[in-house]
Amino acid sequence: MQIAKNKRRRLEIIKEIINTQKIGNQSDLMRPLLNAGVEVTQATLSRDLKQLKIAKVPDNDGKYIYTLPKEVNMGRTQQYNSTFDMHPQVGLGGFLSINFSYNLAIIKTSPGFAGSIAYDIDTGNSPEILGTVAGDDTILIVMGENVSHERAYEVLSLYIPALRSY
Amino acid sequence: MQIAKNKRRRLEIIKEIINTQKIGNQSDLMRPLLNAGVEVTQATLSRDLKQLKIAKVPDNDGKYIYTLPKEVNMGRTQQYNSTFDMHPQVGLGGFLSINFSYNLAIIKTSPGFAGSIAYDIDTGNSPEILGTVAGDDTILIVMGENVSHERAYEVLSLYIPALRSY
DNA sequence: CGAGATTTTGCCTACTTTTGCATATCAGAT
DNA sequence: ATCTGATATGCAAAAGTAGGCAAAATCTCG
Repeated sequence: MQIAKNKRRRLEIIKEIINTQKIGNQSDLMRPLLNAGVEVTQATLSRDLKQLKIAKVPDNDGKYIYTLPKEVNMGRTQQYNSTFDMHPQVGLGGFLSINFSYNLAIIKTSPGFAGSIAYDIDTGNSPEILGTVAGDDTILIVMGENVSHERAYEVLSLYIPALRSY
Repeated sequence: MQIAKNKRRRLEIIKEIINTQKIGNQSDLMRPLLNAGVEVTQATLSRDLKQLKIAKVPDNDGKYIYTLPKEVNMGRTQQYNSTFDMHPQVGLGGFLSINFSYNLAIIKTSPGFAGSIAYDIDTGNSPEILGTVAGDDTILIVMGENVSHERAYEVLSLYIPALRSY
């Protein structure tokens, strides 16, 4: 794996610019970048914006502006298998295991813990998580259609400390 | 002020489509509209999307999809179109939001309302709805295999008045 | 109803964004 | 250092979107 540090830097600058100025098209993005000492073509910017999930949204004054998604780069994406288990451990806040199946995830907890964990997940209001249904020691989690298992894992780890140790 | 009722109707249908299907460009939006008996050109759609403030955002599988701004959104979960307004509101019968994921729907309600809404849905015996599981503030709805999100929305709106206003 | 004002729409075209392809660059292994 | 597989990038073409303009539809008010 190689990450061109130029690209990393460029992406950071792009986020900065998008955050602080009203940019309506990709050509207009080239100038601020030039001022920052970065020279790339519009085609590259198209790919950058796609990677950063920067959206073009209609503005209130009849124009368009690019805007950042709500949560960018909250964590590094890691490779996990579609399903995997963690072994029972103490001190994990009741969490026992998590498995994914398509747009569903099942979390197993120690008896009685499901509700509180589900509550934490629910109140987080992460858009990736449509909702949960909890029993006594099992939580069913329904995820959005475009949410990868990796992404779901990232989000869930916000609410389940035990997941962060992996 | 005059508003062509055709346009108003079209905008409603567009919101519905954007909410329930993955639309990646304006031409692809023309077909579902045709099915709904609405025939317009791409140029008009461009103007419609601008008016509705529908944004084109990069999605998780390397493509682009249009999504509604969060103020209006009630459907597919996406970065710019997370969940519908979560503030408790009067007159909505406890209903807060609805999201679809494949053959499932998750309805969020004010605490304590899930059961009664789920009861209404269950007793309706709509064939499109296989069944529901309700907690305190969340309802999981399992839909039949060939039921579109659009159709499910229609059916659910029979039991949830709040859905009719959209 | 009818004239004039306003809005909506299609057509056409310019503008913007995305993508295929070839090349260059990079990180790691030999 | 050199090779190798994996990014990253530019270029040019394709795909997609937006805006001017005029015609059609709709509305307002007498």
